[in-house]
Amino acid sequence: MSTRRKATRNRDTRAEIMQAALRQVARGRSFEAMSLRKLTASVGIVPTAFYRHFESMEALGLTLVDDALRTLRRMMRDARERELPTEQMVRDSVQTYADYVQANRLHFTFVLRERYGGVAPLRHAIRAGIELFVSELATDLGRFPILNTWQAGDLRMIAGLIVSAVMETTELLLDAPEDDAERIAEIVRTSEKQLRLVMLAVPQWRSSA
Amino acid sequence: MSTRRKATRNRDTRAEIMQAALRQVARGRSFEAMSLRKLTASVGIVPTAFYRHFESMEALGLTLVDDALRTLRRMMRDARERELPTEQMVRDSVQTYADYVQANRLHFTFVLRERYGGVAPLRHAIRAGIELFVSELATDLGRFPILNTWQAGDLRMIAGLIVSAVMETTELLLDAPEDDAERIAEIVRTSEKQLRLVMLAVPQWRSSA
DNA sequence: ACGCAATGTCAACAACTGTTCACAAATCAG
DNA sequence: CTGATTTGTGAACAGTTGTTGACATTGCGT
Repeated sequence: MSTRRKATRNRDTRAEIMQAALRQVARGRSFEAMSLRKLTASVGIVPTAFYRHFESMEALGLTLVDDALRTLRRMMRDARERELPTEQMVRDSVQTYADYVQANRLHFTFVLRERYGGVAPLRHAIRAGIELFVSELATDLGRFPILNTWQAGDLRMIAGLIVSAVMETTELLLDAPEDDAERIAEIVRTSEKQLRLVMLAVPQWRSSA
Repeated sequence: MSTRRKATRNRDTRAEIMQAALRQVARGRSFEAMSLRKLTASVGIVPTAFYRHFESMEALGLTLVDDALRTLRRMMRDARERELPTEQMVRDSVQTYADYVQANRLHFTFVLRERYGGVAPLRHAIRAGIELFVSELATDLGRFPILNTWQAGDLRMIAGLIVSAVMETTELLLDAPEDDAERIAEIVRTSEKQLRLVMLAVPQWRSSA
């Protein structure tokens, strides 16, 4: 008979584990330093049950990377389907991006945290994902009238600059209290300025490579 | 006579512990996930001896942050004492910076790794250090003829953009094999271009804040 | 309604963790 | 030299770690 607790756990235990892991990372613990036992405890299952869903801790990590990068790709795809360059484009893009970050805090936090510190396989997977990201942005930029005569190397250069700035902005957004609207607006404004500044330089550029 | 404080003579072991910790971080292990026992083992002392030099693991971490930030500050001070803006300034600065990074790999790696992932106190200490860094750069930029009419906020904005780009460059430099001169030169060239691009935008800028 | 696969539980394990204490060796002051 | 301070050692502690194997429960397909 069952002195045992009811265990009508459905299939979303796997999702709960992933969610719990993301939350722990968002709280400051690096994935590498995360304990399987504490993780399962925070989900409300026994340590051994973890292995019913993931082969190992590293497998969990790679799944999380996959998931988070998928989120980023979805965002980029959505952005690409939006309108062509206008006066307002920078403003719109930054605001949309900021909203997206807020709506996917855990994924963005995970990517930013594990991008540097952390286990090598995760780091490299994330690095590769962002690298792809930069390439796609470079391609997209090349479609702009003002930029379509640029060399591939220069497009990558400017894409890298933009991504750096955006990642820094992301970090600031994630660091700010979620409800401090004024602070968030300030961060968005600064990001807009940075991108506008970069755009101002474009017509002046002449490559020397 | 004790006019002087009790100056511990043999600081060798203490320095060796710090060096070993930096090396472990550079190898990929995050500071948070570092084991006191393995650390002391790699130095060749018994675990308990650690406490003769540091009160706790966190104290070690804060000391390392301090040390690394001091390295950064020294670099900035040196840079400030160099020449005034010339045509060649960007080129010189980037090359000097790249050399500095190579000469202080462990410190730069530590700062970049622990900036995001890692224990909160370390993260905040590093964050504050870089924040100060940005402020000083903004002040320095304000001394340039072209920039001395800019508002403080805009100076910070552009300083932030530059620091983002430089940090990304730093990451690339640390990631590249130390002896791959061609790859390193390529990274330096791209960084130069990014900064030159930003500088090109400056005369075009008109604030709208 | 039955059986089987999926999911979860429990007990136990060896290994490793940080930290304490009392003690030995080295180093330095006077 | 003597005596005190610094530095390092070894044994031992109470917890925690990841992982195993055998067993219990659930729920789905038939």
